[in-house]
Amino acid sequence: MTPASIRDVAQRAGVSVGTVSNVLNRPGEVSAESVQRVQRAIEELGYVRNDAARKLRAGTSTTVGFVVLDGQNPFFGDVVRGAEDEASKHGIAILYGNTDEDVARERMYLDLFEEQQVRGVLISPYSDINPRLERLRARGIPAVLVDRLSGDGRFSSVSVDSVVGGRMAVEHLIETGRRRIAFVGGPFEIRQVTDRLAGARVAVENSTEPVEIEVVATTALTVAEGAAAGARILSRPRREWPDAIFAANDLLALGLQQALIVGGRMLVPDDIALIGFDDISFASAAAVPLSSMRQPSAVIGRTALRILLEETADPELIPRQTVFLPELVVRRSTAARGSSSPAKPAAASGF
Amino acid sequence: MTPASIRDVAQRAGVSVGTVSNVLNRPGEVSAESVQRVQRAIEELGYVRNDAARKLRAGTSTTVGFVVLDGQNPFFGDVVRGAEDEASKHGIAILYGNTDEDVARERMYLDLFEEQQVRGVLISPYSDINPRLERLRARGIPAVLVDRLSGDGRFSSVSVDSVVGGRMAVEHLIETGRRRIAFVGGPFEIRQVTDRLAGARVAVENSTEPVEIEVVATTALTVAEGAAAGARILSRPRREWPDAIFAANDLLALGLQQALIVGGRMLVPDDIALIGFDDISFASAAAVPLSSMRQPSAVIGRTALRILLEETADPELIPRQTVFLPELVVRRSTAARGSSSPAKPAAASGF
DNA sequence: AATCGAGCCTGAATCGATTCAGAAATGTTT
DNA sequence: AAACATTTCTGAATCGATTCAGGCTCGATT
Repeated sequence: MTPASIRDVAQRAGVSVGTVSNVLNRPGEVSAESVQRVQRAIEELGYVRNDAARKLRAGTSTTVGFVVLDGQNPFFGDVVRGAEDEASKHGIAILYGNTDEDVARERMYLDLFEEQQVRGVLISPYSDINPRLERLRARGIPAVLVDRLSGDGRFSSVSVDSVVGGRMAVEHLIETGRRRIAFVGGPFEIRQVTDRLAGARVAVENSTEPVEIEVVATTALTVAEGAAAGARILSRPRREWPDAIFAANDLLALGLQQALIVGGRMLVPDDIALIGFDDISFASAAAVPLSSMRQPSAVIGRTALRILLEETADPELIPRQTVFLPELVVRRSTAARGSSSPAKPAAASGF
Repeated sequence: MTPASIRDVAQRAGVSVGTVSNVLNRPGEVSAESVQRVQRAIEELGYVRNDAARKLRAGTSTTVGFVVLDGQNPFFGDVVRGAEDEASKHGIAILYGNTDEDVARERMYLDLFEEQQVRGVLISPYSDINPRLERLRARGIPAVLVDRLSGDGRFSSVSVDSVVGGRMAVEHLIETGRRRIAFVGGPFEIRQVTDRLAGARVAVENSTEPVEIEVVATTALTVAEGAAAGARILSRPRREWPDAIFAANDLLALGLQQALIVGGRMLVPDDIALIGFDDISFASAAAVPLSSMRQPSAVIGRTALRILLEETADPELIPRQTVFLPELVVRRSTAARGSSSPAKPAAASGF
């Protein structure tokens, strides 16, 4: 009644447990005949390897932990997906943990992963956890930071250059004729936010045109905050509206787009151009498809996992920081004035 | 250099390994003094329980597997989150697997979970996997179906009544004065799609008003398919447009909304009302916030996990089908004509 | 004083796969 | 035919936590 063990398989196949183990792990060193007999016995008994015993003796695990900052944000969903895709190729499963920016949960998951002796940890850190990660490393569990640089370069990381991204976004706005730009984002404790703003400022300063930039601060990178910021902007006299908005991420941008409908008329892009950051899948699904700075999220996940596996194979590897460049994705939300729709607004209003 | 084991702790605390184990698992049976000394030793050595050894001997696991159908759909993200929240309360972690509607991957993850001897499995099944789940059960690993009923009632399940949901959605459309309704959805192999349509038909038949319903078929429940369906509808002569659309899920509805902009003018809700299903977080974030049939996704996940834990505690429990009722969430996309915006379109176009 | 029970502790046996030193079988060389 | 190399196989030892039969101590009971 109890599930078959390797010993049962050995008995049935008429070989020793050592041979069965070899068939499972290095079939090349076993005679073809034995392989056959063992495999048949496995079939007949419905034998399944006991991973706990394997892990205990061999010390290797087939699990990788992934601690994610904000499970709500589709961006992280895409990153996990990329990592998972790569992992499944290696027969590795992902232990998933969502911290929701909560230090206690972050710690809880790292404890859990340590008990589980995972093969490695991917993490988009919230608090400063380098000491915790050092301890894991001392136990032979490497870690790769996702979407954040390692402060002191003691861990590998995979991320995107937010400064360059911010610059590219605003350069695009300027090139398409916009001159009064608002940066919507916050809180500024988040590194990515300040980096994107810094990049935006660089673009403005480098421009030969007379471009102004203002900052509209938000308290979180959410749709609701975006909508609130949009309402604040619209409440000003019309002449003081910006003619373009760069939002620190797509969630904010979607909220802004929602706020920028006046009397059934969509201000984007004719009156106000709008660009976000991340290029989550809902960016293209927006009423006015959203221009955005694409982060290669699946690639980030895949790369992070690959680096992690390399580091488990060779713990002496020097940590390396992998930085991707974001890619400008132009959609209708930053179309030049008047070109956005086949018919002109005036005509459309004739219904 | 190797991590401390329970033996090291015992030695340092001057007790036997049995006592250390007791401190860890039934502290009540150990004298207060021993508890203290052991805990100190644990601190000093930085001892962490080896889960593999524990699992091997005791047979209990602290991991639950969750196989998800479509990782892209935020609905499943929310369900996982709910399950994870509940799991973390019990010190349980979630092994996450995304099948992307691929039979091979589905099987791979179930194999992996079996090797890992997870405590139980949550699954939104794609293919017919009851035999596979039976086998897991024979090994002491229970399973709970998520978002699907168990065909033969041999497994517990947690889902939402799609027929009722479809009926409620269309009743709402009729009550707000719509008479020519289009159901957009497909493929019809997906049980939820046919159920929602069936519910819609019931609403139409029960109505005292002269209501018509037509079906616009899609090949997938995605934003792109929604947009395509919208384009097809708009390509007809204006007089043949429906005055309301019920989309089989929110992704389709968002695609439809995107297609329903003509010349910068949003047809929703004045010309065409629009309602979706699931109430994913982006439904409220849409340019015109989307009415939808809310599935209590986090509650679904939480409930499924709770049932799973109950079944691990008592394997003799009779499987039970838990069905939630969806909730109508009314937003602007189904507002009555002319009431949708403070200013009238004509006035707005006067800019 | 002998017996008993409660409370607490000990340490060997155990879970199942892997590993590895050594044995057995087979082939090759001198 | 002996010596040696190669290939293949064997089975006891091992990983670390848990379990449990039995031991010890000390106060209570007879």
